[in-house]
Amino acid sequence: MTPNERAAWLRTEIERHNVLYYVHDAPEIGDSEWDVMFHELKAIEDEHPELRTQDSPTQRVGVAPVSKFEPYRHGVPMLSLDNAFGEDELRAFDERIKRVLAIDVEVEYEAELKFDGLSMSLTYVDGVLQVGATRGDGISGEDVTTNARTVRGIPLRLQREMLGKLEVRGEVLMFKTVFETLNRDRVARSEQAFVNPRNAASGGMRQLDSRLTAERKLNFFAYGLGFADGQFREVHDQFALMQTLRTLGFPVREETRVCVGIDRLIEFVANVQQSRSRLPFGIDGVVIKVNNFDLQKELGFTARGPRWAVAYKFPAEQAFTILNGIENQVGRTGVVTPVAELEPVFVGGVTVSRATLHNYQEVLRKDVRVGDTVTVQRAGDVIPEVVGPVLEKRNPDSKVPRIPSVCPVCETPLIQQEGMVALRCPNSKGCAAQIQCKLQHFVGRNAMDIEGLGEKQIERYMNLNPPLLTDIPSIYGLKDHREILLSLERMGEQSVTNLLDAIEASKNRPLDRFLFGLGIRQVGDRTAGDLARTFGSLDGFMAATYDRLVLVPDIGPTTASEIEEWLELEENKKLIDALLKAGVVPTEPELPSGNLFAGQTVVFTGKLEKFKREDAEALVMRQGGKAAGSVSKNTSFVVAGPGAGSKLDKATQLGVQVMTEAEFLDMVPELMRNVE
DNA sequence: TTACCTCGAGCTCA
DNA sequence: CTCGAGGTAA
Repeated sequence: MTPNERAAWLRTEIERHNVLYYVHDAPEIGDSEWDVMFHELKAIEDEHPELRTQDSPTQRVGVAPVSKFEPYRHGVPMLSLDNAFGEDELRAFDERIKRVLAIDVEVEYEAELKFDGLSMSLTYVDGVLQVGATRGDGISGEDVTTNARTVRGIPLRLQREMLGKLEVRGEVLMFKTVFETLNRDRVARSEQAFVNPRNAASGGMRQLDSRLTAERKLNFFAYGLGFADGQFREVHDQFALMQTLRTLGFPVREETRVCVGIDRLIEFVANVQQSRSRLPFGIDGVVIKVNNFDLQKELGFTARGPRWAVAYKFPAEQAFTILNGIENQVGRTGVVTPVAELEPVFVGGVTVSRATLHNYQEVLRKDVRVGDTVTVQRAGDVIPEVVGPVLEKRNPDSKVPRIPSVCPVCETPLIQQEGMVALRCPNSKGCAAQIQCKLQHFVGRNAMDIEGLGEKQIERYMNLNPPLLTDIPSIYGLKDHREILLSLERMGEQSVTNLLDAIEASKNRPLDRFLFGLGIRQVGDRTAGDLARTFGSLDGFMAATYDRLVLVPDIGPTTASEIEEWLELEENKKLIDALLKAGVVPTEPELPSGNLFAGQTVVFTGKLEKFKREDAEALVMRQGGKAAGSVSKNTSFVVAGPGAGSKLDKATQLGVQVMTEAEFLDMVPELMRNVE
């Protein structure tokens, strides 16, 4: 046997034993025998580095660090599921399914554990793990392949021949026992312990050095399919898919069940909930999917996610703590928000010390008083909530919180608009809190993106005597105060230069970012983009009238009048003048250079050969068209490349014209294809 | 909202 | 070594 053959044999054999261990929980050999094989393989690879492969088990201990993670665009978006709390919402889900399918028989559901970890997309090409990526915003995540290779249970090579591309999805998580040992070790080395297994797992996947990821001993369970090159034609339901994934070498939990009808489903959910603490890892609910793929297809998707699945979340964990006080926070628009200051309490895996009380109507409705023992919970999402007071523990002398009559920061009398619950500080120009929020928004990442001007620095510069920052234009005056900046703590030559450079660089941000940065009410980054495209220039925008504004697609009467109001205010005109005087010249958006696609909405799906998708979309927009993300009846046509998935199905279903990339290119004269 | 990782740069002490 | 900022995840 040549070293090459021997190495290949060892690799297959080691992976087979890994699968027996991690997938089937039925090892055939002991740890020491496994070690012997592993070390022999390692020795061969060390001696003949050219024999080392990416799917070799030796890669599981990690490789040299990468410098950063590359963005990874998902071929099929990783959507999120709707949540359901309690039996009622589960029944409502079932009703909706039956209604949409127009059937009266019991639906077959597949129910699986909802792991408390982080989701991963694993792409295999010809059976070998090619890419492991995080979910990100669902459209694109990060390529963490080297880290993924160290996760036990993620097969580096599939157990069966499988030609073509395959994307499997699942969850990376840390077992409770691993978490405890890891923390014991960390404490022994006087390192900071992790707060919960989820964070330890999530942090592990964020390591640039995959050897450190390997030390976290992470696990993986598969739960679904992103994309398959047609390899799964024989598989017609989710449960069968899970079994097939298992035969391919993916760990799949045994708890997965098929439940016929909502009553069986609710029984199962209750069982899982009851026994969840006995599981070796954390879960936060049960994922329920309509089992049959044909029915799934029929149900389709909403804008948010699949209509055929729901995430049942366990009731939020609750804890008792003391309400130490109520802070009144003043936001960018002057709205005063009461925030509960809580005695820190560990609930739902984190320490909660603050929670919004939204408004005083809520405070009164809940009848919480300072000094009360209150119930706090962290519901399915991430926002902690004060549920209410524990009345038995109330001090009889406690007083109902007083609704502030003046701004806690600038002491201007607060106003309450007709029909609104919110209290507002009307001193938009002089209130330090509002100014600080406006500054933060203006320099923020989606606006002018001035690096080095964070919350702390803004606060610091505003509180100097005399203040360096007083309003938005004063940002551009910082360069005249180099000495003062240098005299501040932790501001050396380099920091000051970097800050001033970043401020200079922000002067030519695109118009849409600039408009967003102004913080006009109702104008988020989307609307700012619409405005920039419609009016083309700052002057154009400043001259906009209500009548013109309501004509902008996606801008309604409310937004239009907010913008009109903003434009009419003298102080805002002065603000723009001051910024222009300071040298701010927003870059005007590229106007459509043609009208080839005027009025058309184009959707790209699948992989494009000659174009990057963004470039193709930019081309459509330059030619006066709109590039949309999803197919609807308003779509003019769909350009489908290889690997097109649900969007293609949707297009066929709606009878929308579909063309190939080549056909699309034929529509575009050579000259117009150039991408600047 | 909280927790984690990474980076650049300033600060501190040898 | 420590801090602040920036990014990401749920």
